Amino acid sequence: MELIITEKDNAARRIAEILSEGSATAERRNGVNVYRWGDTRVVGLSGHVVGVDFPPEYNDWRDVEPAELIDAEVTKEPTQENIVTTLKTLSRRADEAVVATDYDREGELIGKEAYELIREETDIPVSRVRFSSITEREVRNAFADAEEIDFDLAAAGEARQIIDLVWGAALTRFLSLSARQLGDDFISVGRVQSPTLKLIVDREREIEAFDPEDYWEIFADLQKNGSGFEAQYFYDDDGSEAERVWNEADADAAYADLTSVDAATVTSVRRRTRTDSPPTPFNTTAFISAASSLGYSAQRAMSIAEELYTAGYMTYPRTDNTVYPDDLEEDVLLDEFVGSPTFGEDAESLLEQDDIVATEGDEETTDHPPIHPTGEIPSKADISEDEWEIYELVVRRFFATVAEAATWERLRVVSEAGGRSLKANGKRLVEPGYHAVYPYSSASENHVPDVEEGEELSISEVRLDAKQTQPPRRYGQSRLIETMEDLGLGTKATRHNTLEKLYDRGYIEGDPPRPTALANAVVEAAEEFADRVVSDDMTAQLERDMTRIANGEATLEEVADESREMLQEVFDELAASREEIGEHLQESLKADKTLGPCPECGESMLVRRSRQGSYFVGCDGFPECRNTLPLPSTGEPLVLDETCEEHDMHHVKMLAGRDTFVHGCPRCEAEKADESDDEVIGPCPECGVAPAEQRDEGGDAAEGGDAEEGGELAIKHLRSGSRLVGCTRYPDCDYSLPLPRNGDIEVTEEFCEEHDLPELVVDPDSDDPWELGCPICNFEEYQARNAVEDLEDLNGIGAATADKLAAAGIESLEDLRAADPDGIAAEVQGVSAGQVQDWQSELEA
DNA sequence: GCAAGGTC
Repeated sequence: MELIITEKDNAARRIAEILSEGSATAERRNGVNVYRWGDTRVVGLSGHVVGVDFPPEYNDWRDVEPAELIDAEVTKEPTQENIVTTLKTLSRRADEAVVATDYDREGELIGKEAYELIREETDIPVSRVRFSSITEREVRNAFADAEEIDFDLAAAGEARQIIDLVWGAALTRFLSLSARQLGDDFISVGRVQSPTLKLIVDREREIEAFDPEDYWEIFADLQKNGSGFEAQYFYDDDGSEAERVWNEADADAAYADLTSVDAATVTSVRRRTRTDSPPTPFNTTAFISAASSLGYSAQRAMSIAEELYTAGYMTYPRTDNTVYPDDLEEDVLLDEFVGSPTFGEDAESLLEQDDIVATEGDEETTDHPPIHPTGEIPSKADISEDEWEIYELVVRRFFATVAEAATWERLRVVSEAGGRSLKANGKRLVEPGYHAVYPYSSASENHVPDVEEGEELSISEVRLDAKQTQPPRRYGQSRLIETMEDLGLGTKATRHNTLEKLYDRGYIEGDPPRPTALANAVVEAAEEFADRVVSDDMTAQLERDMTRIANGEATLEEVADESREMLQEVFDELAASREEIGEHLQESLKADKTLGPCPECGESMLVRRSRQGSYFVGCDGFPECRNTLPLPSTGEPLVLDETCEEHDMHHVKMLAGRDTFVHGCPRCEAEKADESDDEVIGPCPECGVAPAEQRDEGGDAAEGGDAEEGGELAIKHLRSGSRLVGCTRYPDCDYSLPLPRNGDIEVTEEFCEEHDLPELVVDPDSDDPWELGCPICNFEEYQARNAVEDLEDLNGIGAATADKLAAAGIESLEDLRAADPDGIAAEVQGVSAGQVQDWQSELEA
């Protein structure tokens, strides 16, 4: 039997399809797909199925000096037991194995890991095939001419694994121990995350150190036959043109000269045409950047891309490649879009071009093509709105890369008025070219009319604008990812995750991200004692060392030992400053949690955590001062920069994924609750008396006075800031319904027939009032909606799949847990029994 | 429990 191993299931399926000419069938083993035909089996890994780690005796952070990790043994253990077992079982029956992982360094290492797992079972020959894209021709050629695993290249990848683990773990433990942060809130450091964090911290330092400078600019409105355009004053500054005037007296003088006349004379007119080349194919970074200008975070863009890839609508989203492979036939792919309601016309117009030549970027790699649509086109109804917007972006980017260049006409008009110079730059799109199919890049025009030299133009207005130089702008997420790529930090598959990690670790907040006090302290400590780990030099050096290993000029051991020596030197310096570093980190952690002064004792109020794990605001003077304030029960509190003027307290935001909200000032929220009265709206369905009964009983007061029942529902404000409809007999009756956190709530005269409750309207006087309706009906709808969203949180279920599942009666996690996998597979197209089993096991976990 | 890199 011949065993073929790929890097992922998707590649396994496609390779089996090609090599078997479509006759391969799939079977599940230990939850892993195995494709078979004749005497061949193909199995897909899931990237690395083994991972590096220290032996178990190093597990307890408190028992092991961090520096001991430097020379600790590094072992490899399976991390994906199911896949490892399946691979080993298959290899025992195989006569030969072929490694067909991705054609890049990490793919070589993943292949070598598979090789070693096979070697634990058998000594069958193991070969390696390499192909640049999974197409019939490439794959067949590769299998006809199998090669050997490149163990040097794999060793280069292993050096990276070891160095990253040793540096990351030793320094992370050192900082966490020194600041006594051993729980979920440990303090992490790493070769990629720390230089990335330093980028953000450095930029914030520049902003803080920035000293704005005053300057002035002067604009004049010129008129030609009733059509006006704007011109700007400029002067000669040592041979170059300058617009900014740096002192007020000069600006006033120029302004006075320009206002002393009422016409300007044209002194020069220059016309130029400029071609504007279409953009290059999408790699991951360019894709994230384009999606970001549509308002998607890096993480969200990648997660949608993943779903569209899995559904078969676009190619693999993690790629550095910006050159379409030779086997991509652009005209054939364009042809797929002819007839599409959204894309048909554009595709046809592109096909009418004399020849279709795609643009190329600078980077050409061998593992995956640039991101492009596959030609299988979803209908709008198949996928969510966000998915469609991203899909359209990918399609239109492909269109743009095969479209013609645009042509602009630039018109520059210089004129003189009162001895001063004015200039106006016009631009007009003459040939829209790729802009016709790609509306995402700016094509805005600036109209400047045709004028001739010597012509007189009347001046209708002159403006003197006082301005100030601005500090550099913060990096947005996509700009950060671009900068990481320029510096060689991280990879196409990890950069967006690194940013998420910085958010999760409490190092950055907001978008554009800003560093917390903790982040500043970590970067400062690293700069002083372990400069390498916050510098992109470490990655640059590692890349050079990896190249040497891959070329056989150095060994893994030499490179790793040299790195260990450097880390040892870092620790020699660190040891003496352990307490100092710890104190600084602890102060910063406290600063990130400080809200403002305690009104009772003047100490600071801090965000704290109770023994039960819930968050509250407590006084730093505890136990002498026991003043506290509640916080909402959902989410992780984040202290914002914004403060409440009345209480000098920072506002608090509660981070809870899609339910994230701003709580505001906890004192204001508590006071608001104290001041508001409960508003009764009807009988409690648990313990109340229905209106019908009340009517039957007439005015009989004796029955209605029973304390065991007769509860009523009221709109209540809690001190934690939340509102609810709850029973007046609370805590004897704890019936409650949620209400929105914000907005005025109006109780209307309309009643819900089913529940005997009035319908509610939120923000009745606003432009966009929300008819919430009966609170019980609203709660039931809310639960149903949440159940569907919970489903979408499972791996591989996007809006498209959730929609199909709902049609088959699977509308909640409970439904899915109880479902019969084979039944679902039979009923829902595109969902396999194996997938359902995966979701069910994910639920159990 | 630490990193960064695959993968979903």
